[in-house]
Amino acid sequence: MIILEGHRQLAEVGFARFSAREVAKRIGYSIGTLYNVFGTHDRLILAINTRTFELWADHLRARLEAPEGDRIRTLVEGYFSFARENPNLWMAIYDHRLPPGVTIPPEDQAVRGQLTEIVTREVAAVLPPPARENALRLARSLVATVHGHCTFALNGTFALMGEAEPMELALARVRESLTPALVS
Amino acid sequence: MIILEGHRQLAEVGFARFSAREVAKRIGYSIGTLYNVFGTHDRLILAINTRTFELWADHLRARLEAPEGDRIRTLVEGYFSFARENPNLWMAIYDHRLPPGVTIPPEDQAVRGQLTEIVTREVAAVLPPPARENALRLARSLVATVHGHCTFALNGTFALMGEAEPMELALARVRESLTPALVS
DNA sequence: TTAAAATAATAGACACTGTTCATTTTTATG
DNA sequence: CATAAAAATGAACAGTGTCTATTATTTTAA
Repeated sequence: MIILEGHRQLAEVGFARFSAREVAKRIGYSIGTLYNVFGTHDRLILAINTRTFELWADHLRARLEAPEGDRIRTLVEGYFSFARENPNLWMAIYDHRLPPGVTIPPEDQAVRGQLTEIVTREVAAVLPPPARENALRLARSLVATVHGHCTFALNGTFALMGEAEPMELALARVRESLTPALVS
Repeated sequence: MIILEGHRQLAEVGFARFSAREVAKRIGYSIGTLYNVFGTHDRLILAINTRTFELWADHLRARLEAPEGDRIRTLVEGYFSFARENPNLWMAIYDHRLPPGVTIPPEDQAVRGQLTEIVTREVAAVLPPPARENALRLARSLVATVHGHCTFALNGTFALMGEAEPMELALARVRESLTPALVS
């Protein structure tokens, strides 16, 4: 419930203007209660962000279920569309740097890891068997590639450069990296 | 001078813990003076970040001057090494989202644009003449690709995935995207 | 040199933030 | 019931960005 309202709040005002106090006020709790539960601002945001990862994975899975041809395109489009539809939530994931010493709880890590798993599975499926051992590394790398394009699309860098179709650009790069693996 | 100390401060404590008041204190100014000059927290950080872009471009240029063979590798390595050597400054560039309505002053944009220019020049030099018209778009895309890898390298995503050599991964992707253009 | 105008610097006040903690309220249990 | 455990409170503290009227300083002109 705290996480739900926190999620709403974060989506609305963005990472920089997010306030735990405001969340408490909205759900009729006092600040103290919120801090009894989460202990710290960082851990609250961590929980909210993990929830975002969950929704993101759902978003991708839903799109992949529709038996349409190009699953790689679906993946890239799904990455972008989630970010575009939830810019503040998506950005908050990467805006949040936990202070040195604080680590992500294993259960959160598990949830977050699902996203990579989905991508890895699809990348492996597209590669010929001999190349599959590299699927994991390649998948990571492609996620990073798409992530970079998505970042620039959302933060205005691409707009500043005059780039109108970041998603297509990302897809082109992914395709290029997938075909050499097919040949070899 | 304010920018210099601000730069120092940002490098030391990072974007989240950066405080304009602290900067003022360190150089013996009062908060008021700082706000008379920069008007707002955002504009101060904007100025500091532009300075970081400048140093970053210098960093790349210095490396490219050494007449060593592989200029593309030099570029990717330069991108990574600057980020690695100045993590807080580098991250601050992307942590800072200016509130809606605020835009980057043209003079700042010009300074920041130099970085892309450097990359574009090198990418164009590597492509055969018929493909050069696409150099600009490809350069943007490759910057995004490297950026994504660098982000994951610095924020711990790659470490979490067990990836040990993000830079080599990025370089591989860049190479793959450069060779098709060579052939066609 | 002195008076006036322009520029630079000040610090108090305001509303807000995350965080702590002794206290109170509520709930569950014997 | 009474008591123990759990949950919720809100005042207090040290910060923050931002605004403002006020004061110092420097530059310019007479």
